[in-house]
Amino acid sequence: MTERTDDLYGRIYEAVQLVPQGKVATYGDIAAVVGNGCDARTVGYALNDLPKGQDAVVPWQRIINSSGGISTRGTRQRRLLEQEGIVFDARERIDLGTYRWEGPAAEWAEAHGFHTLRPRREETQLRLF
DNA sequence: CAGATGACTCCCA
DNA sequence: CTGGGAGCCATCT
Repeated sequence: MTERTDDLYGRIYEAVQLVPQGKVATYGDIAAVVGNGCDARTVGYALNDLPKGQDAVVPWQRIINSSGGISTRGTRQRRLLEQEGIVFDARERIDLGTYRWEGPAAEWAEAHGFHTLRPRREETQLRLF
């Protein structure tokens, strides 16, 4: 049996749990927070391997692709997100500029060995001038 | 170790 | 917009 002692998946699940309701994060965002050689693809792989019992505590549905769309099959993920107040546009995509998670608090990240997300000027720029 | 696979992402035509 | 291809990493054959 493939006993997974990999902290990697555990860390990924931990990072996913940081995403609050009503917000979303991309696979790449989670990978960046986890760091340590983690990759967007690895995040997707980990979530695909998420134990059934864990889906209750790990908000896997809040992880979407960099295009703002869902990568899972079916409509379950979309339905769950809409229940949280996430709005999909006509192209079935989520506005990352509005719903994208800003990352963990610097202190928390520091204490748990995670990384913070770098601000995305191009998407969240408010232009107060 | 090599090859295949996958809930990724970026680039180019 | 759609497709194809490269780069990426972890896991399984």
